[in-house]
Amino acid sequence: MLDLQTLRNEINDVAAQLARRGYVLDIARFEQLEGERKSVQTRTQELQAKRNTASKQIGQAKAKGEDVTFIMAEVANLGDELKQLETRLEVIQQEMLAFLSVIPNTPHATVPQGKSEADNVEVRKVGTLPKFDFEVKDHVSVGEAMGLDFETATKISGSRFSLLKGPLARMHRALAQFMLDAHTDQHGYTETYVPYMVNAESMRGTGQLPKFEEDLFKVPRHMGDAGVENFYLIPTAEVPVTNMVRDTITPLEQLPLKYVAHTPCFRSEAGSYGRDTRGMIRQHQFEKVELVQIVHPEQSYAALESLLGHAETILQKLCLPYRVVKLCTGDMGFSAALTYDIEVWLPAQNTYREISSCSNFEAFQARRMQARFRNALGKPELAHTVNGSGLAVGRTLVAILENNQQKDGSVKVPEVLRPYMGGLEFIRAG
RNA sequence: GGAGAGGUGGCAGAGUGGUUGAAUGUACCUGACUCGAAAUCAGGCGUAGGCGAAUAACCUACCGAGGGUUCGAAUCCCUCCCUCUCCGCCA
Repeated sequence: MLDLQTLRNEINDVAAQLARRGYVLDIARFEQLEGERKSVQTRTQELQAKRNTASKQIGQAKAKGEDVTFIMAEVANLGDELKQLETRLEVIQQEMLAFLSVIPNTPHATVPQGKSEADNVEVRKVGTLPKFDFEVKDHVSVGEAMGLDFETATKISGSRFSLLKGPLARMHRALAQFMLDAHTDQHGYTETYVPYMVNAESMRGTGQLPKFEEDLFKVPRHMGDAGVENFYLIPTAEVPVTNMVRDTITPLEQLPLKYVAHTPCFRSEAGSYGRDTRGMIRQHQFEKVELVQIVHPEQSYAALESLLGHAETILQKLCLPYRVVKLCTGDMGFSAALTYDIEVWLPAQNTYREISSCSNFEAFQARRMQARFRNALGKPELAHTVNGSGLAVGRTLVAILENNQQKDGSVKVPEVLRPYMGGLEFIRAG
């Protein structure tokens, strides 16, 4: 959520920044809401003050045993108008909140201008592309003989699910363990285990709601006479982990908070029909190791760079070639001010594919969540939130299957994973 | 699932429907005393919003959440949420 104060004072500037990412800010609507809010709120508070004063007088008069009918008569008519105004004010504030809730974050000044993925800017390429003296197969073909089974997954659940058996299932587990160990032992993150179902308030906090409900899986929960409240399956650990600090004031000396979590992620993938239907690139359920930092505003861009480095380290240790791109204004997510994607090389597709997305949200999420810290003056101030995948486990497995495939159909296990796999060097068919 | 007890400021903990945004203690900040510290004494110390140049004054809201009664609610009524204790069930 953007700062209301900033919107009031610099609306044209904000509108210009939002226009960079193709969002048209409805200035007229904003000013209409603001104008009405101002008059209704002022009038409401006037009446409230009047009522409060009179009520105090009644109390005092009664204590002295004086007659109060005169004062009572004075306030008698206040009730109706006040009630109406309070209701109206509530409505206006709800409308303002709804208006603000669907405005995306303003992009950082250094974010390249662009409309789509095609306009993203490559920052660096790391690693050397593998050379094959045989016909390269994609991960589906490589994996099917060794336990990658989409048919059974489809029977059990449907499309966009996958099932792993034997050494592939173990490598999948090994990857998550390896990533967690690297981030906790070497990068200073605190491991967390978090709920996979969260309430609507948490989804609001990180920006998934109210605008992207159709991307989420919703689980109804019956609350007796109070109706139905929904749980949502998390689309990323970013949601529960970041919301750890919702409505809290963190002491300055505890910043930065650095958390890592390994969780399943659930995405409805509504609107992506026909995209990446083959293989385990785009799934309703996948695993991800997520890095989250809650930082001092002055540190957030440095934190983003370091977090990006932590994610890159994983690919380097796995000897997977990748590149880092800076997303353009048109490709960035709703809540982000600046995003780097890490894209891993997939030889069968002859291209780089996203395996991590690292963003600085500045105060956008923190404002929604009221995630604050106590600054040097002792006053509460909004923190900045930074997060990124470190990495998406399923896609990492895909990358290993494709990059490490051998002429004989086997797959070489990256050295760093072998300790997690009983020393296994090759996964073979059968 | 059954029975009971609770949710009040950073923490602890009062609060007969009326000068209660809230006693008191503690923590913290400032000052006095002291060579310095401790102890003691005095003062200060919540958040959000409005108005505004203002981190000033003033006004409004906030005692788990949401409704209701009332001129007036932390206090009374209703619904829900959460926490704790005991019993039952359970990985």
